[in-house]
Amino acid sequence: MTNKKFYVTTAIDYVSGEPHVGHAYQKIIADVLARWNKIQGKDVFFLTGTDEHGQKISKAAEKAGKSEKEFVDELSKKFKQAWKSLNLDYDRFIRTTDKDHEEKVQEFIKLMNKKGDIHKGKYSGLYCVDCEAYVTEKDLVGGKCPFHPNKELTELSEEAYFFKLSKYQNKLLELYEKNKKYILPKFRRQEIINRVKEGLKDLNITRTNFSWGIPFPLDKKHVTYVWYEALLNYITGIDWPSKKFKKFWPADVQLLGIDNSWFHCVIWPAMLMSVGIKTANTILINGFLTFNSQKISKSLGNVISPIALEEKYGADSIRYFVCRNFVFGQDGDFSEQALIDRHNNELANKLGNLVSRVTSLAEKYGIEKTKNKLIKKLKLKKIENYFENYELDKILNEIFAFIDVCNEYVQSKKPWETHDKKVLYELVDSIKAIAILLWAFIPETSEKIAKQFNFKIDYNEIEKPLKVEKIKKEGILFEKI
RNA sequence: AGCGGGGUGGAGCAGUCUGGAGUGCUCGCAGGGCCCAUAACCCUGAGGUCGCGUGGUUCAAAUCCCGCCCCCGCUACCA
Repeated sequence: MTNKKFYVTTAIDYVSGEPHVGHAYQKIIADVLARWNKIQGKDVFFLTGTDEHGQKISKAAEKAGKSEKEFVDELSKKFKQAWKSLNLDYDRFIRTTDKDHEEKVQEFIKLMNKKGDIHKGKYSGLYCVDCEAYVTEKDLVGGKCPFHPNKELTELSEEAYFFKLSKYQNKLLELYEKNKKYILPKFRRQEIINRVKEGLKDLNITRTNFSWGIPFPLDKKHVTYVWYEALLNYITGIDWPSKKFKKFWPADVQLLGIDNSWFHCVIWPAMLMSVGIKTANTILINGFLTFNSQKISKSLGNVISPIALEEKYGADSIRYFVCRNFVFGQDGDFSEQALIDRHNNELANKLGNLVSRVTSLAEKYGIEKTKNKLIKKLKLKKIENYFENYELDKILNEIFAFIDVCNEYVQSKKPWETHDKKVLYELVDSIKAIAILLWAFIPETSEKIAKQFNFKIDYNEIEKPLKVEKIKKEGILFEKI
C-alpha cells in the first residue's frame, strides 16, 4: 500500500439479461476496495460497465422487436440504476458501444498486427443453420443443437483471423511464477497454471456471420469477436494510451467472476504482452452466489433485481451482508433470511444500539477529553493486513469484535450511574474509529455517525483524538426487519 | 476422465497454507444480570470421537502424508 494511485476494475456485464445479486456482489466488493483506498488518500479510479456486442445480443434484440442499439441502451441503463441504488461510486461506466472504445480497439488490433501476432486461418466447427451460429461441444444435446434438436448440424469451415495465443504459453507461466499475486485466490491460480500447461491454441478473434460488433480494421468483411474486444475496456476506459492511462495502468485489482477467469488470466495478459503493455497486478476472482439456495437463472425465475433488494433492505445492509457473509473467492448462498439475521443482530443490535446508547448518554452528561485506552483493543494492523489479502469478511469480523468490546465496556463502566464524561469520551472516540473503518462497507451509516459526532471520514483521523463538541442524538441507524 | 472446492456441537459458517488443550462468528436452546439503549446490552451453561480408516508422521493433528466415501463447481472460441 505504498502507491499513490489505485485502479480497480470489474467485469463488464453482458447485457443479454438483467442485473442480479451475482453481478451486484462483485461490484460491491470493487466499490469497497475503491473506497478503502480513497480514505487512505490515494487517487482512485474505479471502472465498471457493460459489454454490448455479439450475436447473442443481436438475436435477443430481434426477439424483443428492437434495434440492437435500443436494446442495449435499455439494459445498460438498468445496470447503471442498480449500481446507483447500491451506492457504487465508480468513476466511469464504460459501454463497449462507446465511440472511444470502438476506435481504440481498432488501434489496438492494428498494433497487434504490426507485432505479427494476427494471422488469417480457417475456423471450423459444428454449425446450426437455424441458429446461424456454431454450437460448442459442451452445448450439444444428444449431438444436436439444444434449440433445434430435429436439425442436423453441419460441419462448417470459414475464414477467420487468429491471435497467436499459443506463442505466449511460456511467458504466461513465467508471469504466474513471478507474480504470485497475479491470480488470487491461490487455488484459482493453481487451476489456471494446470490448464495452461496443457497447451494453448490460437484464438479466433473475428466473425463473419453477423454484424453487431466492432468492424475488424484489417478486413471489412469481419467483425471483431466480442470477448477479445470487451477485454480491452480496461485500458480504453482510462483513455489508452493517454496521460491518464499512464497514471493508472497497470490496474491494481481486476475483479472477475469464476466464469471468465480463463479469459482474464490467460488471454488478457497475452494480449497485453503482445503489444508491450504491462499486465495488471492482480486478477481477483470472486465465487458464484446462489440465491436462497437456488442457482440464479432466468428459467427458475429468481433473477431478483438488486434495486428491488435495495428497496427492501437498504444499500448498507446488502453491502454489509455480502462482504461479511462470504469467504472471498468461494461460492456462497445469498439467503434473504441470513441477510435479515445479520441486519438485525449485527447492524441494528450491536452497532446501531451501541451508537444509540452512547449518544444518549453523551448528550445527557457530556464528554471530556482523555486518553482513549479502550481503542487499544482495536487491532488496526490486523485489519490492514486482512485488506492486503482482500479478506473482507475477516475485517468486518474484527471490527465487530471491537464493537462487542465497546458494548461490554458500557456495561461494566455503567456511565448511566457514574456520569463519567471520560468514559463517554473514550466510547465516542472509539465509535469514530469504527465509523471510519466501516465507511468503505456501509458509507451511508458511517456518514450519519460522522455527522452526529462531527468528525471527518479520513483514515488519518482514526488516531487523532476527537474534538469535544456538544452531541445531539439523531434517529436510529437501523430499523429492524 | 482431468483439475479444483466442500464435508467442524441443532442450523449456517470461520479456523486447516504457517500443527499446540475443540478455538471463534451469526442463530437456536436453558438459566442469570442490567435498566443507558433499537424488548436492545452483558454474563453463565448444555450440546461436537472436526466425513470414514479406528491408517501414517509427531511429544502434539480439524490442521501435514496415504487410502476411501459423499456433495458441488470448472474444462477456452458460450460474453
